[in-house]
Amino acid sequence: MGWPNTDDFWLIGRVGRHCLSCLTLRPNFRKRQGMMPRRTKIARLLADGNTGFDTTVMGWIRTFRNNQFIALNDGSTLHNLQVVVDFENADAELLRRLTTGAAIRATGAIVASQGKGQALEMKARDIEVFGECDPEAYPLQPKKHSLEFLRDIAHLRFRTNTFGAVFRVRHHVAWAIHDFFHRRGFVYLHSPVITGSDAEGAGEMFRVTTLDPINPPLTESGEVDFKKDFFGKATNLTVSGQLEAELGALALSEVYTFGPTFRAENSNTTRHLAEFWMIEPEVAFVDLEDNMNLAEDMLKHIIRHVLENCGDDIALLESRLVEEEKNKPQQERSAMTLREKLQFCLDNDFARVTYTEAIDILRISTPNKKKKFRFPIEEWGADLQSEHERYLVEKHFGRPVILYNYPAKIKAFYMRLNEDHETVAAMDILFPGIGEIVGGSQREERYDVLRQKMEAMHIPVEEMSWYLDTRRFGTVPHAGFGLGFERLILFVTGMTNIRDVIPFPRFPGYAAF
RNA sequence: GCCUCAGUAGCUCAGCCGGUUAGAGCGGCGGACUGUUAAUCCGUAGGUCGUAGGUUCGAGUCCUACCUGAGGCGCCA
Repeated sequence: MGWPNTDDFWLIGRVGRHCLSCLTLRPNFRKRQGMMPRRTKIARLLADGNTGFDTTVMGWIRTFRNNQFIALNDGSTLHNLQVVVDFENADAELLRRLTTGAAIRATGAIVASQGKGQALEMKARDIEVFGECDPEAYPLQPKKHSLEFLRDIAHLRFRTNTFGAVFRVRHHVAWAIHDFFHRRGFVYLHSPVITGSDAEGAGEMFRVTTLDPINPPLTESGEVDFKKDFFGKATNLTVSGQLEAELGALALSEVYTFGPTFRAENSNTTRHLAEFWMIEPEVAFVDLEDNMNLAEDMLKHIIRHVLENCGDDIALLESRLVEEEKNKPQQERSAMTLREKLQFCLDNDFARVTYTEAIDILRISTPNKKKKFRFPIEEWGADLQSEHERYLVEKHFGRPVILYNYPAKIKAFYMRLNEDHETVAAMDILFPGIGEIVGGSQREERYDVLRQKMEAMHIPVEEMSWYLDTRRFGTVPHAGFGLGFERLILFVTGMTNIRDVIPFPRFPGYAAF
């Protein structure tokens, strides 16, 4: 029966002396036993490039050309395997069932391709249709669809080249993040998704309750009695794991969280979601500069990992952008391709400027003088609008920018007050096209200063006693930041709408699937 | 939440200053061809022009409201 398939080699490598039993687990044997035949992933077949052996592949038909050529995709790679059907001897009924979208198993010999466009192909000897796909009802065609249309069929969009690439890259980014922190000895901390604290200070929250919405139990004064609720108090979905991460860092030294985050803001933009994923490292015994270094190193590590491991997918996403930009006027096209942009980020230090320096740059900038800004920069202390951030990143510096030492008045209570008593040790990292991708700070570790700020900003001190305890018992300088995972995916993939880089987006008025 | 733009066949789109029977490509269906690369060729079906009003002799086209989508702004990651 010839050579064992490549998956059998893999199993030999994995299980050592069990290789003999593995060799018997070949397609025909397994089939006779009523077992699912073992398959080889298309990514491995194409990567190995070997020919002259039999194997089995499984996947979904992308196109069936000329009654003869199946382009088969199993999601392991962007590329399809060409499966050649001997149509002259094939059952007509089988050929009828080989339609775009159908799921099949194909068994046959891997040979060098006669045609151009692919090195390998499979001469199919046996084809089994797992699931037919009615071509009239199936919404995906072998053609370009709009991203908006695909968003409406998010359950099927994984089967397109673009979304296959996006979600493979998304996986690699997640992996690279864990890899980065693990190598540096960080502890992955799971902060709670349900929180009883309403002082996380990051916007509107989603309530979590099991109370009857029509007839909730009431207190004597007629308000909803949350003491009768599941947790005995009002609870919400988390808007940040930072406060809990700080507790972990003040014992484990270096921790990070990576989990879903929920914000009930009525945000309708290409860079906001109601449910998104956030990475929040928190580090003891460091200051703001260490924090900036950590963030920059992490972003570069991720970008390098993606360039090294997702070449095909990034190349596809890049050519997508090139096609898209052909419809734009010359001046709106990007100066760099996707890969050039990512490489540029690796090769150059991020610009680091204080808020005060940024205000000076903006004040004397051409758009400010010509009154092109909707919100002109007049004096120190104003919050920067996205038009200002875009000017700094895209026009003035032309690379990622870290802004730091913001006015205390426009930042959160937990950020450390600087010596000038006017600014806090906060930092935001701004990326071209996306804006704020990281927001962080050195934390206020001095008990008296923190308590004073909480009272001034009307944070319930009693309820937050557990947070203040860390400053009472062995407090240390520490710092951390939050990284918006989907915003990072936007940057790395070159996609422009955040709803297209998360499998099933949630935003105001929409929670399908 | 505010502002701007859009909604025409299953998908992507054209439809001029309001004018007579609503157009293409892809996809579907029928056939031909058989080493194709979103195969090609021939034929064919498919539309209450987002919804409801209004203006007009006449509305896909103009006006109003609503619905849906996209982009920008705010909030932020």
